[in-house]
Amino acid sequence: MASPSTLLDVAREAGVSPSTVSRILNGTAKVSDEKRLAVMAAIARTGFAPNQMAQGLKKGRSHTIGIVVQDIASPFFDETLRGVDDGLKDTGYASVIVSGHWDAQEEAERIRLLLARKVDGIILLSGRMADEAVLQFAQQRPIVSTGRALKTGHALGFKLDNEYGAWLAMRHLLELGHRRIAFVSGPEDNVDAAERLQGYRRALEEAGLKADPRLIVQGNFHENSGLLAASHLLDSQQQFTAVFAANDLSAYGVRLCLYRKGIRVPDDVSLVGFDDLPGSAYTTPPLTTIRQPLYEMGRIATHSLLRLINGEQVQAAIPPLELVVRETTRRR
Amino acid sequence: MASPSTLLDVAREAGVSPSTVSRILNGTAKVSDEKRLAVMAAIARTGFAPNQMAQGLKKGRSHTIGIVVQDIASPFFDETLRGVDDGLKDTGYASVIVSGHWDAQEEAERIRLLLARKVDGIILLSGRMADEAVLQFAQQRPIVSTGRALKTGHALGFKLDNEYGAWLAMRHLLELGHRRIAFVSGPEDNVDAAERLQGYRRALEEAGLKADPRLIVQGNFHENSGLLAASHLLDSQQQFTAVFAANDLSAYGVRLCLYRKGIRVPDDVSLVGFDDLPGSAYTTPPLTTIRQPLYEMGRIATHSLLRLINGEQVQAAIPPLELVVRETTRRR
DNA sequence: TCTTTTCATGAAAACGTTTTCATAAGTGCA
DNA sequence: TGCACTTATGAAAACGTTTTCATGAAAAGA
Repeated sequence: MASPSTLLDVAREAGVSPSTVSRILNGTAKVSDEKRLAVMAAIARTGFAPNQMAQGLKKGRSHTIGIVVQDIASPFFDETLRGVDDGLKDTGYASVIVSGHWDAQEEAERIRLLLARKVDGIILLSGRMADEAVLQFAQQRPIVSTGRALKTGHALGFKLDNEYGAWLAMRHLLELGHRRIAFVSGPEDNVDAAERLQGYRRALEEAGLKADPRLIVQGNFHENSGLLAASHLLDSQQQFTAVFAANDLSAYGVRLCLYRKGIRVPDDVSLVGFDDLPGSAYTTPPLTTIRQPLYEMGRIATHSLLRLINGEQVQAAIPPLELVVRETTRRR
Repeated sequence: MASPSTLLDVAREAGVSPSTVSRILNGTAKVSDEKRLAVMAAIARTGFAPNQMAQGLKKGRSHTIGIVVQDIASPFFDETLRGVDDGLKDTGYASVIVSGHWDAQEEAERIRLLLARKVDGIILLSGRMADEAVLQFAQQRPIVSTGRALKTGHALGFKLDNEYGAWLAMRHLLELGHRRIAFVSGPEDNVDAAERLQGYRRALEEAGLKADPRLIVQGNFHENSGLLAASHLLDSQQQFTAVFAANDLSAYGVRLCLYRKGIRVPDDVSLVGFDDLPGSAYTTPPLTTIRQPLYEMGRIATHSLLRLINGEQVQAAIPPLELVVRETTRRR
């Protein structure tokens, strides 16, 4: 494994001092054309590329940001990551991605690891960590987080209005004439999930209906829980003409259960999800859902973090949630 | 932003030399219990964590590996990344993930960037780069790649038998009595895609059938191309009782087109995909497909890379492709 | 008891950069 | 021609670790 050439090698090769090479590389001071040419040639000859560890050590900047997701392999985080990736493009920054696995403990642990790696900043996607803990970490490095309302000099949070989103979905269903609408919730300890349930309740209330607890069944945001929930609903003989799932993944599960029981969507039952994952445009039939601006959040979070890192002011707004009507809902 | 404490701070705080602190941290030499305790206490008090840039610079090890995917937000790469993540668990390694966006140029560029970052090794997932280029880079750092047959001291590749996988899928369809089987191919310049087409042809041949070029339509591995392909097939009045899509994503597209035209799956037409993405167990109906051991490849690639990095011998085998029969195929 | 060996520890050099500081050469002005 | 300034460049220190080397004290061998 041939050890790569160093700046010193280049300097020797070009017959100048290391300082000069550095100056040329960083454009930090004027240097004669003669030497510049010699150095350029030497760099080309040796294939030199600056050692980023040394650079980082000296400059106190790693040009790396840390990203904490909760699940590396989830379409939900994927879209946001794509936004982050695009946001980082041509900035000279790279990202190290770690997963908190939806566990506050592990989340904190990962952040500590990132900090030890001297990342210049952190993007935290969702998670279960308390806001205070986030602020604590933010004293070391700037942090921007999704799913929290935060705003200090070093920490910034973007929070979508889950309650409103759920309300949008419900209003759609109600306008189509549905009255008995089942709800497949998310994990109990998840705030997004709680807010969506809240929106479900409010919409019902506003329509002069009252929520039937037998129509609300606990899920966990995964496909399988949607399947189980629908199955439970059907087995317990509840009457309903629509189901609203707290996220797209569980809507997929509901859909499958319905299919298995020979219940047609949307003919017999309407279905709406939440998230608008890329796959939701290609389910059979395509899923009516609430679009979260996942990609945009990734981009915006990244831009904001970069500004924070450079000590600049940030003020960013994210697009609102919106209903996207596809083919799983129908007038009753 | 409070500057974090250094090893020197700890040493001063504990009244010992930096060397001693380092020795305790790394367990690299025996030190008296008295000093050990003092140092531990000082570490706890100061909240010291070693600066990984300094460590990396000194040790010549960044404890970071680079991962090159082609699409950050694809379920295909997701599963493999999950395997990598699990494989890295408790190894002290972190990974920086970059995307080549299916472009050989960009791929090489990303790898150069990773190398400048002094990653200890690279995992390359698919891609369009020539094998020679990979070997070239492998002279600087060990590389393990999926989708290539490679084996040198510093480079290792795992290749799945796409041709066999396609053959498996086709045999299944043929055994069910299907004779006119359409094929939605992948991108022309993708070797995996070419091999799958080859498997399609071979199976037909072995069954004494000859491939009808009108039943083979070009796709690009995305949902939309599946939709288009099926639409084209239908519009051109071809007779067929089954379609084999070169990957699950395009199978989803085919499925949607069929649904729109009122063609039932599997009653009217059978459908099989390739990949077994996580979502494929929850399509309506669940998709019969060829399972790629994506997760396992990630794990194995990671283990192998770590061994390569440590200068150890590697010999690893990956599980074979297998047919998973779900509910989109039926005897004709 | 005296020498030899082992052992714990500190001092200092090193990793590959950037940056401060010093300096010699070049410029302008009288 | 001499003086004060710029200006380009090199020497050396610094970033925060690890590791080699040296050293004094303790343990072992005689």
